[in-house]
Amino acid sequence: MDATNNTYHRATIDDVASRAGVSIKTVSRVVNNEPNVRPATREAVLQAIKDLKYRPNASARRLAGNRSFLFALVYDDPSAYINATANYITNVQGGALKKAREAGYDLLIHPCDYHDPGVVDEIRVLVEHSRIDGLLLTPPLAEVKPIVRMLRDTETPVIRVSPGKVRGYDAVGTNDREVSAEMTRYLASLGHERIAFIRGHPHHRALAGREQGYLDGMSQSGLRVQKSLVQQGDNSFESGVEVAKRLLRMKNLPTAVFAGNDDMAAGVLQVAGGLGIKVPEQLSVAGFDNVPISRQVWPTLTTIHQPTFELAEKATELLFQLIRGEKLTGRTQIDSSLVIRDSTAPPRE
Amino acid sequence: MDATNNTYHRATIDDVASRAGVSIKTVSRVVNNEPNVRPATREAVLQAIKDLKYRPNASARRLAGNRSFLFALVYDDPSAYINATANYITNVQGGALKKAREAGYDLLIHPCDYHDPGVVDEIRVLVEHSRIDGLLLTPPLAEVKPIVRMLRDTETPVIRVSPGKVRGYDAVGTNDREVSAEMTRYLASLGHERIAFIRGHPHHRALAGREQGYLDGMSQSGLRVQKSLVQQGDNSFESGVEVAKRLLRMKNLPTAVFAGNDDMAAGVLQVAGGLGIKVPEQLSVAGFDNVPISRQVWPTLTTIHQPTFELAEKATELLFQLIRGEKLTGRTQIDSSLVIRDSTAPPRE
DNA sequence: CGGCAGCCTGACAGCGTTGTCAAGAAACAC
DNA sequence: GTGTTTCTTGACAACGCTGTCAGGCTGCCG
Repeated sequence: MDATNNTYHRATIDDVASRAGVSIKTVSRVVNNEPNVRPATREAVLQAIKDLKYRPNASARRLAGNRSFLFALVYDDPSAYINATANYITNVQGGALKKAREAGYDLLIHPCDYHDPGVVDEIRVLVEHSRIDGLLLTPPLAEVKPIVRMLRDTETPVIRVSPGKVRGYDAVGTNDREVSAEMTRYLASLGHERIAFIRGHPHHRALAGREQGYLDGMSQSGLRVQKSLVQQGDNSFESGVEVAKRLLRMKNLPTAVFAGNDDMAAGVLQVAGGLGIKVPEQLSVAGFDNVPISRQVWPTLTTIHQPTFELAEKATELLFQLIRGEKLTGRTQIDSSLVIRDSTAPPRE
Repeated sequence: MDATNNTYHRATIDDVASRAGVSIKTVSRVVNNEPNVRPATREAVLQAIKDLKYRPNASARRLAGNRSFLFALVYDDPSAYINATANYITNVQGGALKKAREAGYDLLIHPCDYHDPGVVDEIRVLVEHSRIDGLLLTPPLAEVKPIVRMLRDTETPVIRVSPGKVRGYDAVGTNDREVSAEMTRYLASLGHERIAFIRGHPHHRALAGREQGYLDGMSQSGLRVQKSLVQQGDNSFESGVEVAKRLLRMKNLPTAVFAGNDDMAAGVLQVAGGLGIKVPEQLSVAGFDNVPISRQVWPTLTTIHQPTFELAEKATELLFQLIRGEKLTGRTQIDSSLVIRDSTAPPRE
């Protein structure tokens, strides 16, 4: 229990009332924009609210009033009946939500922009204000040092859904490195020797593991890695396009491209299409993630399936253990597996 | 305020206590799995809980205890900095969440399976148990009669994010019909005469409007609709594949296909690729929605952009009006627009 | 059989807010 | 100036639960 017990004291309506020299009811009136408050009084209360950074406690409001300050977004989730149709975050939400409901918990979703330097404060406010029992952090946020450090200071239970290790933090991850090696060996076993790799965004640790796996797989297959065949992308489709343009105009073309994720692989497919390079006859392409797009491009993409929903379920279970104050068994791993489709074949010769 | 005031009375801990003949504290112990309760007592309490369908009030627990029964899922939302990267529901969440935060509200997300007959009760429990001020309903749930009827009975403020009209219900929608007509006229203006249309799932009213728009556009362009060129899909990529296989094996091929959504259009692209039919030289393909996949296939897809995020923002604003008891100005419309890319061109002859 | 420790149980005081109601102050009517 | 309405304000009781603490009951030991 005491893990959530940080020293931060949040101002209550009483604090505001005594500072403004009025009763709590008057503060309540101001906060709720009710009529019949003298402008001068209102002003004083607003100033006190500002000074104390007061924000009303949602639970108390819900309990006392007949408003809940809560509304629902109800939507059909096709992943319930169509296999792997949703994207990463929808799956993670689904897994977390399922476990949360089982445990009588509610889930607060909090999308944010990890480029924004204000994101640390944003999350601090979330933790301190919403009285959260714990949180789940996904990549790339799970690798942003200042965020992780701030959460350590506030002693918030955190599970990082990420393969990157941070001292003192628990995480669930996938066997990205091992399965990437497997994919690389698979390509080599088809007869490919000039196998290119497209790196992901350096902030995404998962993708670093994928690169390591590529290197492992190459050496396990007795192949030499050519520096020019390992190129930097940033996870986006567009970066896949950029890299592919460079790769597919080299004198000595690669016969296979293994991209750090499906989006970049789709970019390669698009460039190949534009240049009239036939996939898989002239070029094999493999991705990673098994997102819906991998089945919807032509040819369909050989990739690696990430059990994202299960990953989130596991992460949520661990978070509950942490909240209950139980010891965790260290890092937990969920295994991914190859999905062979039409974009890979033996090289033509 | 009284719109949320339905007659349903939720059992409290006091009800359970008096039914089980114990004090509320003992009920609390049982609910929280605390030790030192005699098995017989525990049993009796559990029975009372079951009988009364008691579920603890989350707000009260949060207020009284030091647990919040709440955890956050914090994730990076690329739609904050990458244009149109997320899918429909992620965008809707983003728009709703933005407005919710501004108004001091929390958002409960509730994915469900609209095929499930239990979904009506599921949503009823949500409304009654979570003391929700209102809700946002997205397609296809927004068109499920029993759900809409149940919500009317419980007098819950509802905004339907859907073009389909239901008497007595407010909705925001898009100009699906008009913009579909525009797309059809665009294809006709390129010189196409045999323009096929792939219908969406009949439960999705938006897609019905799209079909109407197609019919409008054909007649506005002075073209006759051939029944065999209008085929039924179900919104999925796979159904696009199925329909395309039928369409592209006809003796008298269409020169253009307008699909009710991008997923189905991507299916057409895949089949065309497999059959060696060149897009757009031999076949023009157009979709609807401007989902990420439309930019990531080859050739890139001509489609219609849906401002989903803004749609959700608007819907949320309307919901707040409804919650405050204000009159709504009727149906609100957000306009979509054509996005011309590489998959459409004049027919070759 | 007395004493003591441990197990059960319940009374009661919060938690931070809003709703109700009453009272005092101000404004207005005559 | 008096009576009446309208504003403005605050005291206080909920809301439904958990934490604290005290007390009764049980069983065990000497």
